[in-house]
Amino acid sequence: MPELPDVEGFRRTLERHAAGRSVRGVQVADRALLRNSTPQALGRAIGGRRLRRSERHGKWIVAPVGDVSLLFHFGMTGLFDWAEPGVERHRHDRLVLAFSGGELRYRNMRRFGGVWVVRDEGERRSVTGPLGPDANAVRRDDLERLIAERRGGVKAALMDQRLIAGLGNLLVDEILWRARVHPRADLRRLSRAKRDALYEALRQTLRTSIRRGRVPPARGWLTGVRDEPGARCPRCGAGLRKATVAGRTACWCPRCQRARP
DNA sequence: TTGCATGTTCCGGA
DNA sequence: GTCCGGAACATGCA
Repeated sequence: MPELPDVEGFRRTLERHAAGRSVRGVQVADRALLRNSTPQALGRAIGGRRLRRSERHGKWIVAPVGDVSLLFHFGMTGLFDWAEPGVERHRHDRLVLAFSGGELRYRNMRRFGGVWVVRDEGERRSVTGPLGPDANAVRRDDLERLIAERRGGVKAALMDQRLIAGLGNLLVDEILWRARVHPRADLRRLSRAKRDALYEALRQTLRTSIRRGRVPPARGWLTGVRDEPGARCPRCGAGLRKATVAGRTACWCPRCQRARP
């Protein structure tokens, strides 16, 4: 699930239940997901220390505890689950942090992503790599500048975390569909009107998705129909098209989104 | 059994 | 140097 809206939901789970509380125990069920540390070192670093306010940048969560920060990435199948003591664990819970009153469980079926321990901003950067501004903090003039400095296809650009952090496959398709821009459209040939539409679609799509904690598969959304066989455009009824663009399955409406390179 | 999945990284080639 | 497509990573499901 995890794109920016999902990860923001995970961050809220962390804040609501665990922020300000002390770590009472650490259990590592899958050492491979603890990417740059060991269960012993993690326990020494955060055991008994208080979890402070966490931040999200793109699809990353940064959780400061004691003298270190935990970095969480959720890959394609990760999530946070808060559970009361004694509630049976899920088979894909890879890391569990126990607090008073409950446990934070880092679950991840496919084992992409993971958990890192970093001591400072430099280490954090070396783990996440260079990230553009968070997609939810991008302003109209930021987008204008980012587009001006980049060439190539619009979908590849929006998916690039170095340019804008947080957008994934579903979000980008949704944004392009709303803005009526073809996923392969050449960035340098996007009109001012299309760039405006892109920004508006970005804002609206993110606003609603963050509120819902996911890209909602709702009526009137591309995400609501894209996986149905014979899916049709919720706006005009044309049959939706699918193809690989920028390495991912893109879904678009051939009637609404015409701008071809 | 095969193909596909909401993510990232690495490689070769244009 | 940029950008793109493809493969790899790991696991489950239709």
